[in-house]
Amino acid sequence: MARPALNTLATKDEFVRLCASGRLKDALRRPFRGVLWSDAARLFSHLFRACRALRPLRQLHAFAATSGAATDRFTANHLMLAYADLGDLTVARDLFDRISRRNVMSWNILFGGYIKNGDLGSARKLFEEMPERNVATWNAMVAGLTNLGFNEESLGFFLEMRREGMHPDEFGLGSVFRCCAGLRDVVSGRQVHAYVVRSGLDRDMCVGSSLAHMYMRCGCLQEGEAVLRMLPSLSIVSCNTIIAGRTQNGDSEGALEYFCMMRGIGVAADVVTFVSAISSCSDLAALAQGQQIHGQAIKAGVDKFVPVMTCLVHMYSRCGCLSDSERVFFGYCGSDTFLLSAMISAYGFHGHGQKAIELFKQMLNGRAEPSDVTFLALLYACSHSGLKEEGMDCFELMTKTYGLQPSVKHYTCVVDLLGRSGCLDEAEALILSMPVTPDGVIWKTLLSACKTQKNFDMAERIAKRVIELDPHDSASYVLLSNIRATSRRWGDVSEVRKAMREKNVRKEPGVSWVELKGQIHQFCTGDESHPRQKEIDECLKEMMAKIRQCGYSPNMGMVLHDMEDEEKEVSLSHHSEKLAIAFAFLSLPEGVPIRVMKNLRVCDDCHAAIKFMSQVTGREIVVRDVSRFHHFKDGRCSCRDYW
DNA sequence: ATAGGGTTAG
Repeated sequence: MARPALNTLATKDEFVRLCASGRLKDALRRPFRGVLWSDAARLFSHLFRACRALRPLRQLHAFAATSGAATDRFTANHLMLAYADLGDLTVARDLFDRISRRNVMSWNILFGGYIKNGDLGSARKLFEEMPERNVATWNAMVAGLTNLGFNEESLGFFLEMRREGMHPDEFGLGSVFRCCAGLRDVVSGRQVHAYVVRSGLDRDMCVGSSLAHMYMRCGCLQEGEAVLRMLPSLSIVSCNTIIAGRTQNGDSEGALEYFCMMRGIGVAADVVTFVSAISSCSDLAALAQGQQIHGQAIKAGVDKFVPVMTCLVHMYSRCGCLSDSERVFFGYCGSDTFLLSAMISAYGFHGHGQKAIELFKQMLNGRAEPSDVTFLALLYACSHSGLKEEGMDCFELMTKTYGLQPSVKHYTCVVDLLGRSGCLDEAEALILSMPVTPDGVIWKTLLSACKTQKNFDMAERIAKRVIELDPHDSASYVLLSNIRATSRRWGDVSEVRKAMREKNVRKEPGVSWVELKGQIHQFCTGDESHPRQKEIDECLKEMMAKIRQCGYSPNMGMVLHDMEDEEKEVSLSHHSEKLAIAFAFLSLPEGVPIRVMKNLRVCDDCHAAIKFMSQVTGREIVVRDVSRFHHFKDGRCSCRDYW
């Protein structure tokens, strides 16, 4: 673009445009030739706002001072605003003190400066001292407290504002809903909603989006969508709210549908849109769609934005493409905690504990400040790679050196870490002594460890506790019956089933991890609500047909687990999982070895099934040392009794 | 006549 000749006289509009586009020098060189001095204050205000750093602002400040404009209240207010935005509250305060006849604006600007910079103490003090407060003052207080995470206080100020007879306007209501969303307080949210409707502000785009977001955050997806449908038009924010809301409420497929619809009607996606859309691809492990959206992000020029990169790292990891996560990550040399944590998490997810630790060491060497999120990713990585010492060191570093308060999730990783390395008692002692309330997950983690360590007595004890904690959680019963089955106490297994029947607990469909074509897919067998269920069902149907064609019974198949060692374990499980695995076998790429490991209970039927799989896939399936583990009960394979 | 206060995401 050709620059205008700078020796010509500027119109005010041109001047404002130059300031807004950050071309401060050009702007400065032009207007003071022949522009009326009465306009100087207004022109300065544009200049101040255009400053992106303190240095040019100080230069301008000095210039304004020599020309006498800085004593003007209007100019001083603007100067103060510019300093406050750049975080220099000392100068802002100094300017404020020098203003002889301050107006509400002067007070509001300094107040806003304190609160935006997180100096709540000075903000409160100023708030008390203010001779006059208006709606903007209160709005700033409510928004500021919400931003700083003081949601209860924020809501309290909003109520006080109403008591003082102040009428909240469209500028402040957005923050109130944001604060209700943070508190998951749909009751207060609804009350404010009623006020919004009464005051006719419910058609404001900004109020509407935040209101809808509040409902969605509180789990009321339909109510949120209804609010957005009532708005006079679509904005990028309201579209983003729908996509994020659907993703967070478990409707990732719906989120992607909406994303595609946006393209169709020509609403341009922004960074937030891409972040949410890519997140929903992670949930669905939808690689193809994720790649496509990645491509769109490149086209839109937002693929190098840190939050987008973070989501991409996560998405590729969840889809089994660790090398693509790395490709995205290695294009970045900055120091964002979220992004680095996402890569650590990806390494952990894929069992590369050492690589996770190496990356963490980069953080310790000053690349980025580790947070609770980082430590969670790292602890997970250690527990899933069997790195007990490293994991415990990391936990100590987190609590002692960084003084971070571990959540129950952190403790669960440590319990997993201890449990997998055989320290069951230590793990139990940790749960009993930790300062946070243990949840079902942490006990179930310990129960799982009991199973792997074959400590059946402890397992019985923990299982009792877990079932007492939530008598309707089928997972605990399943785990217990698995444990009893492992020790071949079939009578006790039937007892668990009986207990489930009595308490009317329905077994949830099992969740399986399967590697397909180099990607990892998670799916719930027989779970109709699972987003990939349709696809899985189709493959299963195809598989069933083939099985029948060959004259075999359809409930033969196997489950493929990710194992600690390089090989894949094939174990027998219940009907639907067997079929899922049959599907997995069919889809495994050439060259991936299929080995049936020796610690299996395999009967003749199962041998036949393996043979059959080999026929269908045209691949060799190596069966190793199965003879020792034949296990029959009443002349039938135990797998028949298994659920 | 101007300025101050607002929504969505990792």
